[in-house]
Amino acid sequence: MHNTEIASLFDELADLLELQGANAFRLRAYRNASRTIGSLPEAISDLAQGGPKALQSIQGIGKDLSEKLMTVVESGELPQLEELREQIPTGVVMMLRIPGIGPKKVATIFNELGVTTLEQLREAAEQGQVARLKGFGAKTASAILEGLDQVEQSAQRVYHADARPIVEQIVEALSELDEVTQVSVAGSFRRCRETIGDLDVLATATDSEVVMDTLANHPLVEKVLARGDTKQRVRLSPLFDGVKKLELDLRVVPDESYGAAMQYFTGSKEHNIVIRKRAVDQGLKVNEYGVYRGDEYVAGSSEEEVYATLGLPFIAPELREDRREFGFADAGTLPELVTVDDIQGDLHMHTTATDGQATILEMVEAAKARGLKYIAITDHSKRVTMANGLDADRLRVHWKNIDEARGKISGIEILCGIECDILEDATMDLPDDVLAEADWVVAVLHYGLKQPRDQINKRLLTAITNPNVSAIGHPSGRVIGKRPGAEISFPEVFQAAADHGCMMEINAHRSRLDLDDVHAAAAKDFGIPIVISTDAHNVHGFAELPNGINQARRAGLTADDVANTRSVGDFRKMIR
DNA sequence: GCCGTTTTCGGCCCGACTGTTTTCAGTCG
Repeated sequence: MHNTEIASLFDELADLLELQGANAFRLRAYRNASRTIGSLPEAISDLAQGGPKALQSIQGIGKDLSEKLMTVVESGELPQLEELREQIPTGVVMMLRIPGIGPKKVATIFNELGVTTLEQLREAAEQGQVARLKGFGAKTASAILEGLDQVEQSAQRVYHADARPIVEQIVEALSELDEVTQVSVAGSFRRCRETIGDLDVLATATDSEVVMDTLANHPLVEKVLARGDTKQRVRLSPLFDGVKKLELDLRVVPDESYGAAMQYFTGSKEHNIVIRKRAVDQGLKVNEYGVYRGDEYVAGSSEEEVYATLGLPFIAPELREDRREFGFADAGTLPELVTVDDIQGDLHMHTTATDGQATILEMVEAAKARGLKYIAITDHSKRVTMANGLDADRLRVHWKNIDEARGKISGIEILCGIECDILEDATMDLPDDVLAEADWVVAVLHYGLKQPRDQINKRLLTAITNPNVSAIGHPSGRVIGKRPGAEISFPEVFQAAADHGCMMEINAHRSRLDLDDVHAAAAKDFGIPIVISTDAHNVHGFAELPNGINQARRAGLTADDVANTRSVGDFRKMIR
């Protein structure tokens, strides 16, 4: 069973226990464990080979949870969860997803009304049964009805790249106000998560009413959900179809609290829990208004100040997940993160020869216009028939065309590349003698992603041990929201890649983003050179680079960890 | 349920807003 599946079992367990009114700290233990397991590069099923003791080496996994994990790995089931599922129908758990309704109210609805599905809940609310419950009322009932409409939507998140233009418009509108002195985005957007659940915007202003009114009347705002003196929550209309309606929180804070508020609302929640705990240990208190010693304000106007007061260096927002940042900070080894401007070459792109929409020359011109010093043209190999993949003969003609393009353009180097499939039977889609002629070979999995891990492992090792292969592209074949992709075999595959000098790619395409940040961090630890490439299919595709940079930064990668920050000469030397 | 240079018990982060309340519980981030 995959780590993500195990993690979701624990999450479900926490939900069910919460509906039963379990101790809040017990729930936190389950949810922490879920989070930790979900972001572990090594498979729990592998770790479990070492028994419960080995599992207890994981932070937040104690005696009880390690035994539950053993049970899950060995039997694929969790008896306690099965029992709870019998007692609490799935429809009741789904009610937790309704905005404004939490475990207490859901439990009341279930226990008092015997309602077990969302449909029944809608009926009960429409017929006034819900409003008559103790602690409920007309407003709660109508909030439930409205919330029910959103439940399906609220499950999905929005790509960072799709949220960007929306939040930029809002921030721009607010920053134009004379009353506003500072405004910026916080939350998961600032931490550059690959997907965003909602948006947090922070402002300091001479008149908060004007800021609130401006937001409320902004054309992108569909509805004001809540409004107080310092906080307003709104629902935004989507910029284009198919994208979820985002909710946005605006906080207006005093100048002296701006840094504390930025720190607070950037999160993550887990990072902040550690921050506030460290503050308590030092006799301080941290909240969104500042750092306090007793009632005395000590710091808070800038984030740097807040961190410094706690004896910490500034921690980049991308690292604030309570993963390894505090260890780095304490050791004075916080990495200087790679930036978009560091990237000199793009090693993954397509042309009209296969499924791209621009010609070789158009792609080269576009890459040059974006300041790239070198690129590799990597069209598909023949297995990808739906993309008109290239066989050996067509590929050689294609490379000849690339060679001609070299003569027509200066100031940028072009590598003759290929995105070669690793076939289901663990052979390469093109013969070795062809691959040997390429400047750059990125080997990928497109098919057979549901094969057993051993076979996926074998396929990846085929490519890694092939000296003609330069890099593994989007290693797990993951497409966010569509299919989970193959499980990366860790640490065998990583060790092999390190041993053989095979690079690994962070694919900046917004729906792909392999390696994810956790595995990219692991790859760094193994010393595997990373390339960040856009997988551009047209001249606009290069603009996706920031998505890949975001993941690299979240993984703690420096320019040195990323191979294509080097000059073309130095980069070529790294290709085996 | 986890954790521990105050270690086997007693802690576990903090505040805003809403709705239903006569002073606060629930929800959210």
